[in-house]
Amino acid sequence: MRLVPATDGIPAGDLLEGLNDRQRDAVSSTEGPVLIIAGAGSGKTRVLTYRIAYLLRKGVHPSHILALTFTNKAAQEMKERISHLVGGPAARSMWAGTFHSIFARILRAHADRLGYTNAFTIYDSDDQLAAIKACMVQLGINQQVLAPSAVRSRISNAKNSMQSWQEFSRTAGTITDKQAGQIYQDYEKRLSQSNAMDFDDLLLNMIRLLEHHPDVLEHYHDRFRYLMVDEYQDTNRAQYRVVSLLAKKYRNVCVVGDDAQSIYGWRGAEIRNILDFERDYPEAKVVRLEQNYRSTKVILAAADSVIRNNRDQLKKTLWTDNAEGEKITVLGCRDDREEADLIVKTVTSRIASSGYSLKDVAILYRTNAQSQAIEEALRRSNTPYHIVSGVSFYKRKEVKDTLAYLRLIVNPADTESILRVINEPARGIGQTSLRALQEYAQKADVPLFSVLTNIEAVPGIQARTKTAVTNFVTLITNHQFLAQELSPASLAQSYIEATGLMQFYKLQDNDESLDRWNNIERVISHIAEQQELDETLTLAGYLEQISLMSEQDDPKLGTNRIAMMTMHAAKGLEFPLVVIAGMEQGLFPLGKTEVDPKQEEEERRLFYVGITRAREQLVLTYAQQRYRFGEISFSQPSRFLSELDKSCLTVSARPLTTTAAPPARQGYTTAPRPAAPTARLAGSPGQRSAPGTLPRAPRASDYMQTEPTETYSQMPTDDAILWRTGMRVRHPMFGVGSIVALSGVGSQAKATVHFANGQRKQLMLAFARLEVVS
DNA sequence: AGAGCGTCGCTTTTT
DNA sequence: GCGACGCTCT
Repeated sequence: MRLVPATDGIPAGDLLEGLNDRQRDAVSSTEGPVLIIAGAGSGKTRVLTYRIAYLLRKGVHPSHILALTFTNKAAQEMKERISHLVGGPAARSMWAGTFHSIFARILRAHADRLGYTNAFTIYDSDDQLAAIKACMVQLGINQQVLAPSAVRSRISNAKNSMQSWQEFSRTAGTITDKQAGQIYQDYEKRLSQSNAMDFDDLLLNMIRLLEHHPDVLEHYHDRFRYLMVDEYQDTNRAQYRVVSLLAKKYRNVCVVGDDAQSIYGWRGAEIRNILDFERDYPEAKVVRLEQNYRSTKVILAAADSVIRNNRDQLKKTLWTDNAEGEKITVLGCRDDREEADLIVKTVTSRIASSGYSLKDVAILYRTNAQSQAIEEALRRSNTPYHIVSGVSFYKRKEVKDTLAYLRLIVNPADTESILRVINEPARGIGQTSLRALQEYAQKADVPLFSVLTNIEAVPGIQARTKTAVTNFVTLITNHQFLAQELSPASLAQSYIEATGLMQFYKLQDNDESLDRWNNIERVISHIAEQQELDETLTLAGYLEQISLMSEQDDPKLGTNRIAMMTMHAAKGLEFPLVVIAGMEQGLFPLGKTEVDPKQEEEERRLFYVGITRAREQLVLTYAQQRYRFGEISFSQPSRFLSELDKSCLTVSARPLTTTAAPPARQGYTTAPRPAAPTARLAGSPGQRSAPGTLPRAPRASDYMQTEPTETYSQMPTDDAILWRTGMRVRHPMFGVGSIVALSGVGSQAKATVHFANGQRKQLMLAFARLEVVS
C-alpha cells in the first residue's frame, strides 16, 4: 500500500498525507519524549521512517539524528526507505544502525580514554566461552561441576544489568557464586589484556565513556539531538542507560515498541523499560498505533485470544479494516516426517489454489533443528526454498580459524585468536608449551603475544618449539607490515596462503577438506567483494562488520522461494501464507515452562509474533512423535493451540495421507495410527481443511512462472548457469578471464580459468563467485 | 606432539 | 545425530 509518492522535493506537510490520525501524530511530534506503542502490523516502520524524513524536511541536519535498531536488517531497511523519501545523500549522512555497531564505532574513536587501542577486537560468544574455559583452567575449577556456558550466561546477565565483578562477588552467597565471581574477575582481566571487548562490553564501555568523560558526553549531546529507538521492548538495562545518557540534554527521544512482542528476555531485555518510559519522562507524549494493516480479522482475533492469557501486558486493542479471511488450519501428524510432507503438500496446493507464489510463503519453527525434516521434504518435492539462518557459515571451524588469523594482524594482543590458530595447522606447539607460555604471561602480567615475541626469555621451552613460535610470530608481523601497502583482499590472500591452512586442507584431498578449503576461499572472495563495494574498507573494518553481523545480507532477497526461519528471525517480516510447525508441549513452548510462568509468557509472546506474521492464511502443525537428540520422543499438542479462539480454527486431526505414504524411516514402524488426541481443540476433529479463496487483487507474482526443478539450500549454489569452455568470466578477486577447462559434476564441478593477469586457477563453481561477462 | 577412539551433552532464541 | 572434548596409545 503505497500512500505517498516517494519522490524528492515534496514539502514536509505532504509527508503526513495518507497516514491515519495516530500515525500522523507520531510523525509530527518531533520535540520532546515520545512513546509509540505500535501493535503488530500497525505501520511502525513507516512511521519511524516518515518521522525521520519529516525531521529532515523541517531542516534538521541528518547528522543530528541517531536511530538505533536491534538488527542490521532493520537498520538497513530504514536507511533504504529514508533514502527513497528524502534522497540518498541525506540518508547516508545520518547515523542509523544497531546498538552494537553504532557503539563500536563511537568506542573506536575514543578507545584510548578507556584503556583500549582503536584496534580492539570484538569477541563473539564462542570467544567468550574459550576465555572463560581458560580462566577456569587457571583457577583450577572443575568444568564438570560448573558448566562454562552457565558461567558465560551469568557473566552476561551481570553485565546486562551493569553489575561489575566487584558487585557480583560482594553479593555472592554460595560457593558456586563466589567461583563465578572469581571467573568474572579473571575474565575481565583477560579481555582487557587482549585488547578485546565482548558484545556486552560494547554497551558497558559506552556507559563508562559517557559517564566518566563529560567532554565526550557533551560532544554527543550536541551531535545527536534527535534519538530514535526501535524495538524498545527488547532493550536491556545497559542499553536503556545509554539512551537516557544521550537524551539527557535535549530530551528528544522517541522510542517505539510493542510489549506483546518482547521475545528477548532470555538475553536480558527488560519489558520494564517500555513500561517505565512514562515514569522516566513524565512529559512524554504517548501514541498508540492500533490499526492493523497487515492481517485478516481471523488472524488478529486468533493472536488476541492467545496473548490475552498473559498477565503482564499493556492493554491495547488491535483492529483492522481488512477482510474476515479464512480460518486457521491446525494439522495433527504422526511424526516429524509426516508433518514435513504435509506442510509441503499443503503449501503447494495452496500456491495452486490461491495464486500465491513461493516467496509468499514462510515456514516458521521454534528451533533451528526443526528445519532439517522440512528441508528434506522440500528437496524431495523439488520445491525451491531458502533458510534464513546466516550465522552457520561463520561458525565453521576453518572459517573461524581464517578470521582468527586475520584478527591477529589487526590486534596481535588477541589471546583467544592466538590460542585458536597457533597450532592450526600443526606446527609442533603443543599443549604443554602453551600452558607454560600462558602461565609465564600471567605471572609477568603481559599479553601472551609479547611473551611469544620474546620467547628466548621463557625458561623450560624446547628449542624446536621456540623456532616454531618465532616462525609464527614472524608470519604475523611480516603481514602486519604488508598490510600498509596491500589491499585487504590481497593481504588476506597471501597471508592465509602463508599460514599453511589452505595447503593443509588441500593436501588431505577428500570431500570434506575440499569443502573447508573452499570456505576459506569464500572468505577471501567475500573480502574482495566488500572491498569493491567500499574502496575505503580496511581489514579492521571488515572484521568488525563480520563480528556484528547476523542474518543481514540476504542474497536470496527477491528470488522466488519459500522462506524458512525461526520465529525470532521472522520478527518484522510478513507473508501472505505462514506455517508454524512443531506446535507441541516441550517444543513450543520450549522446555519445562510449566515451572516458570514468566518463561511461558515469553513463549506465548513468541507465538503471538509468529501468528501476526501472516497476512491471509495461517497453518499450524504438530506431531505426536518426533526425532529429538537422535531419538524418538513423544509429545502432546501445545497448550497454545487450546488457547486459540475456537471460532478461528479448522482442525484436521488425522492427516490426509492420500498419496502413497513415504517409506518408513529406519528404527520405527508405521503401525496404524491411533486417533489423535485433539478432541479438546475444536468441534470438528477429522474434518478436512478446505482452503477457500480470499478475494484479493492480482499481483505481479501471480503471473510469474515458477519452475520448481532445482533444489536450493542456504549454500550459494547459484541458479544454474550453463558453463562452457571459452566463456568469459569475472572473479571478484582475480578479475576477468576465460574458462579453459571444466571438470566434475554437480556441487563438485570445477572450472579452470585463465585470468587476464596471467594467473591460472581451478575454481569450484559452487563457491567461486564467478560472473559471466558478455 | 599428535592421532584415534570413546563419551557426553546438546539446540532455544542473537548482537 | 553430531560435534566438541578428553583420554589413551604411539
